[in-house]
Amino acid sequence: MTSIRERNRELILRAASEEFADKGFAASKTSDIAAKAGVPKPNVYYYFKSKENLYREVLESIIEPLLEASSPFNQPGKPADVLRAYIRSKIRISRELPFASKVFASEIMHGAPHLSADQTAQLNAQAKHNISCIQGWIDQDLMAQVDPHHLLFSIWAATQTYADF
Amino acid sequence: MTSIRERNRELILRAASEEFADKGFAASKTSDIAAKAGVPKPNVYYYFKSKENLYREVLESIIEPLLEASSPFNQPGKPADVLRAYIRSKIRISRELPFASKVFASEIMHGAPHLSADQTAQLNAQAKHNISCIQGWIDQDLMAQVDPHHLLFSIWAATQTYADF
DNA sequence: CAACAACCTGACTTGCAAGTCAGATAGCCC
DNA sequence: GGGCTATCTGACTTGCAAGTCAGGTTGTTG
Repeated sequence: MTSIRERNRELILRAASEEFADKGFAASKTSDIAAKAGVPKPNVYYYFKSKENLYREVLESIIEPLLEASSPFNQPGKPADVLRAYIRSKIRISRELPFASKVFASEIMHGAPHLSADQTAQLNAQAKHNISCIQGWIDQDLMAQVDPHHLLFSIWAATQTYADF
Repeated sequence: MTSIRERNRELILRAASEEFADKGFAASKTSDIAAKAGVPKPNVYYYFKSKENLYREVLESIIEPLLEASSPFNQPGKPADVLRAYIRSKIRISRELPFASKVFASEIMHGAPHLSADQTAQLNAQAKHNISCIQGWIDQDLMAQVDPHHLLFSIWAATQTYADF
């Protein structure tokens, strides 16, 4: 079975998430990641081509769940219900993937230098959609008049900070 | 006049704030900081003994204002007034020292590995005091029953995220 | 203006972490 | 069990960024 591969990739990814979350990309050493994963350093390079690649894979692991969390906005529903579902998802992600979550926050905070243009675009598009959705509710008098940017911003800040500390 | 000293230290500190805010401690290069400040690299080492020292000075520049921002809690006053003053201060700091502010947030987020025990203690003590202050108001029925930790936490998240993005 | 200190700087040295490689070992299929 | 591939690994090489230094220049003070 080639699940040796999967098992080891998994081990390394998990160790890398923790290390990157803890110290950030630049301050993390591949040798430490290898040690934490319980494999020799060249194995890290065997399964992932480079430190940067490894980092990108950690990032990727969190992007899909994050986009998923916005799905309530893609279906019709009352504002309160949609927002509740959205916040619940965000918090769940923070709980279930605390390390990747933190890595993602750091990445965004530093201008997303490692995200592909495609991923950036996808995340931006979703954010834009969420905002216009909220604006629609406000225009229809379905919810209080708040700046949608500020609302999403506050939710993001709270759930994210919740994950970080 | 030895204000050559002050002027250059100032230049370097400003450049360092931006660089550290942008890339984080580990990913920042002293040569880049020097270039951004418009001085040769050894000058950075002439005025600040090491990269770490320079980083610490950037951190220190934000700690005093932050402690200052909590001063409303140290005087008697109505909850709404105290909190308003507090939030105002936090936002002002984010505006006036955006780079140092961001550096500080990153530092905290990664477990404050560069802060002295003394500074950590000071910040913790102030936080504890603010929390017990809020708890006092709640006990006297002067404000709604919310978890003081969560309240301060939300304020922190919002003002901080506000600075970061 | 002399002498002393503060400041500046190009050209080094050094150490450390990323990344490589040659060869060993283990799993798998016939 | 023989041959093939996947996996593993200790011991390297390499590059880059931190930090140094010797000797210059500029300011300052009597």
